[in-house]
Amino acid sequence: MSPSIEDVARRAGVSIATVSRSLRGLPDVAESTRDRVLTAARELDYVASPFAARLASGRTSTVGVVVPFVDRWFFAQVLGGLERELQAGGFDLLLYNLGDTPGRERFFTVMPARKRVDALLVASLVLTDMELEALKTLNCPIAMLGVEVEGVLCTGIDDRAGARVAVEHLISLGRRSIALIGGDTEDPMRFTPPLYRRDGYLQALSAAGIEYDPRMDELGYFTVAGGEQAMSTILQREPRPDAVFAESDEMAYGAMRAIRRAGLRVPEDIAVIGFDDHESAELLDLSTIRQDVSAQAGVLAKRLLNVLAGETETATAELLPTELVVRGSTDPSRSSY
Amino acid sequence: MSPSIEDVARRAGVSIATVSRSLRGLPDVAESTRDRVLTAARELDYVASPFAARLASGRTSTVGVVVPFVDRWFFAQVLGGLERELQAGGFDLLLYNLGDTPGRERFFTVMPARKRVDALLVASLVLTDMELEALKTLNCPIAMLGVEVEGVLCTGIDDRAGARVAVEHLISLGRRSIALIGGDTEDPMRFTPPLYRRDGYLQALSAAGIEYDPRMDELGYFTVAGGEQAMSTILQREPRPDAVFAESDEMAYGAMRAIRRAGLRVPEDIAVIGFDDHESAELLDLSTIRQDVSAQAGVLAKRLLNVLAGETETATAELLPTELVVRGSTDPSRSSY
DNA sequence: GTGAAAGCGCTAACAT
DNA sequence: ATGTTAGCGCTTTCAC
Repeated sequence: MSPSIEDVARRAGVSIATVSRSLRGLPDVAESTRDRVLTAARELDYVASPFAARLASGRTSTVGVVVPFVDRWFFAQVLGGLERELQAGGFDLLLYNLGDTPGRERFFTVMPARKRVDALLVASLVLTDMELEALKTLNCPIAMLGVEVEGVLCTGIDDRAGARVAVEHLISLGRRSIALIGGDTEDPMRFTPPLYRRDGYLQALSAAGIEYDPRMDELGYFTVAGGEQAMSTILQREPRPDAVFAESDEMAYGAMRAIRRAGLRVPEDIAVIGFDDHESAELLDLSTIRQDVSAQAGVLAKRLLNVLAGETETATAELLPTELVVRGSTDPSRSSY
Repeated sequence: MSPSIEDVARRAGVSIATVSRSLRGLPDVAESTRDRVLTAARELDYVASPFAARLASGRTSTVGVVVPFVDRWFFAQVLGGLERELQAGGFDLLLYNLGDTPGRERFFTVMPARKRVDALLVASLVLTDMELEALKTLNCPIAMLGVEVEGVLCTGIDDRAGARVAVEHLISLGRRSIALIGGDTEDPMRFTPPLYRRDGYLQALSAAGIEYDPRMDELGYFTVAGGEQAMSTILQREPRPDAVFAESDEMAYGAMRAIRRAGLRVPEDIAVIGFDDHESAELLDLSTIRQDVSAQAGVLAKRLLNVLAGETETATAELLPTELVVRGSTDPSRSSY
């Protein structure tokens, strides 16, 4: 067996309480005593049993992280940012990947995180009232990435402003006939980006005195294939747009493909801009709105740890900046080919 | 406070030992007794405290997962596959993301997984002897994805065979002058794919009676930029290849870019094939060797759980199949444009 | 088939 | 500043 706190106590010639205090850096321990304990612990290669500590203290030093899909770019970024902060704060990261709708239901009914976490971090999931209720029974702080909910810690970006900047960029290039490829605003999942990004698009148009044209507005469902489909549909109609704002890079990829298949050129005939600055955006020479997902996750984790440390948070939502990245899909002089 | 095992025992009119046995599905409990206990537990909405159970039993029901970078496609896939199996097996997944070299060192010296996991799963990391030694002090089963080590569970693919198939495909198209863009076989990290994939390339050439030409062989460092650089270098030399095998899709993207920038056409002038079937490979119309990373991870997790369940594994390494995916970068008739 | 009781290895309240 | 002690909520051995 590995050494227990008693072994350390014996070796250091103190009680187990003193060992506990010394090792956890609590006050009211004489410097010399602490040194003796630390030395003894090192010599024995002692590590406290986290489970015994958790049982005794009631704290788990663990944060549960809930993501809809780990294997998507966005959520992988999230996980990276979270892991860094949590590790640094001495917290374990327990991963819950919902995967699909049955998986999602299972999570919210079985509640596998019960009695295992000090806090829960939910990434970009818009929860139903029932789901939110379920989480609240965990009786622990909840933080959400990118989704504002009353009484819940939130970090994200200003999707509306980002979309506005994207469309303003197109307008500044002299484009006036700007299509929109977006997500379903009526989707029962109620992802927020489609709502806000569309809003920014409309704001930018109206600020430039351009009238919104429903013939230029198609659903791309946040996938490459959807974006391609949407663009094809738009291209079959009159008038032809001279630019497209896609609410995600994936949809923008699809749109570019549809445009080229139609024998048109990007950006000469139609300029394309996306949103996210996905890894492959540079590769495909796509102009876009960059957001630092990992940073958002990091900030959120840090705030959550502060709350766990007892600090009272004032703000509930914190927004990080986005940045326009101009590439060849809107500006031919920047083209990498 | 949430109900404890005593509350359940009281309500069911049995002892806590019986509650424990009933809830865990152990034998030697009368059917009627078990029913009473299950009912009581349900009525109280009881869930056992995992930490108390772990402290008492010494088992953690947790598997530690070590990845070099969560935010890369490959490892995100791995995580998805692992989470599914572990969750299904009732195990918690504790995530350790190394991130960089200091992070790696920290992990292997601090050993944050100590006393927290029943087993460790390491994804595609070739460990130094010291690192392996460190892991062994955890005294628990170890499984590695894609890396064969004596006495360690392993699942992966046959990189050599995959590479051979890729190059054979190029040869079957009538190409004879086939360049290689790969990883550094001398890299101190000693990733295995560069070694094996290069080997497969050489085997295929030699089987076809084609002589290896070092002027056609450049390092691409498994990045897009590296692939582009390597291809440019090769294109500056004589003779010009009529095909390229890149050891990863990313490097293939870079190669395609370099080829087009040089005013040449893919695949007419130079056919390009990659490896992995990265998400964006289809988008970029890249022929490649598909591997199902998530399945590899799933299989490995399952095998690990079997070992934890006491079954003795016979085989140490298990290889999953790869598949040639032909797209427009080698076959113009399949081009999506 | 069921129960009593001794831990598991810590933390925290209280005493000194 | 340090020690004593009573839990934390289970599992497991050993009786019965």
